[in-house]
Amino acid sequence: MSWTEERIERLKAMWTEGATASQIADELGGVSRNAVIGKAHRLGLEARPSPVKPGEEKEHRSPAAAAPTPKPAPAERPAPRPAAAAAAPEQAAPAHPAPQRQRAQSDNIQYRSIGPGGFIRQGPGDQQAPIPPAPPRRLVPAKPSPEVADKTSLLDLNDRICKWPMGHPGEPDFHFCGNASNPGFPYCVEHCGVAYQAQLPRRDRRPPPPLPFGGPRVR
DNA sequence: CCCTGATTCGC
DNA sequence: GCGAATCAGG
Repeated sequence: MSWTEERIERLKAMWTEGATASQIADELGGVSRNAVIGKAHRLGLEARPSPVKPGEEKEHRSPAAAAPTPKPAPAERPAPRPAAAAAAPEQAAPAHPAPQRQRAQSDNIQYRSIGPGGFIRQGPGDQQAPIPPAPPRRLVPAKPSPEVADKTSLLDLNDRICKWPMGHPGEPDFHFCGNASNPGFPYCVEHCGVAYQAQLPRRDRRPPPPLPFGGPRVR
């Protein structure tokens, strides 16, 4: 599997969102955790809270002469709090395509994907902790804007617009959604919500999850 | 043991 | 550039 533009975008999105390398690897598929980390580094992403010695020098590698190349310690940057997660009513964690990591670690916070570009931080206790404050944002109706309503053709596709097929190939009015895609994903927010659905383990499922995956994020 | 990210180095 | 192997820490 190669690092296509889209896969890189997804990697970036998830990495900055706080997903672990393993989660990202699972999500993308075809790559290992190490591959993800390696790529992230080559992309210059790093600067994420590592379980391993955040601040101090790390030199672990004895075989060959350790190159005394002091890497300037990257400015300590707290993991960006995903706006989507903060805003999304975490009650709804509808779905996920890849096998969701369910690590039962003591007091670990998990990042569960709640859809494209959307992750919620979840501690062991708060399985579905209610979030009283009303979501600051309303989800827009899943309807293409009038502009794009008149058909987004195959030639109009780029990485910035939703590639969700409307209708069926072969039909005269077959076209693509054409809305702004969720950054890092091939579809718009609405269609991501449809595309990335899978079932959670039975115990994690709840009857009527509203559907607040992340929400649109402006770039 | 499990996990995490970081680094090296052969390809 | 890629990623397995390895390291180091929780």
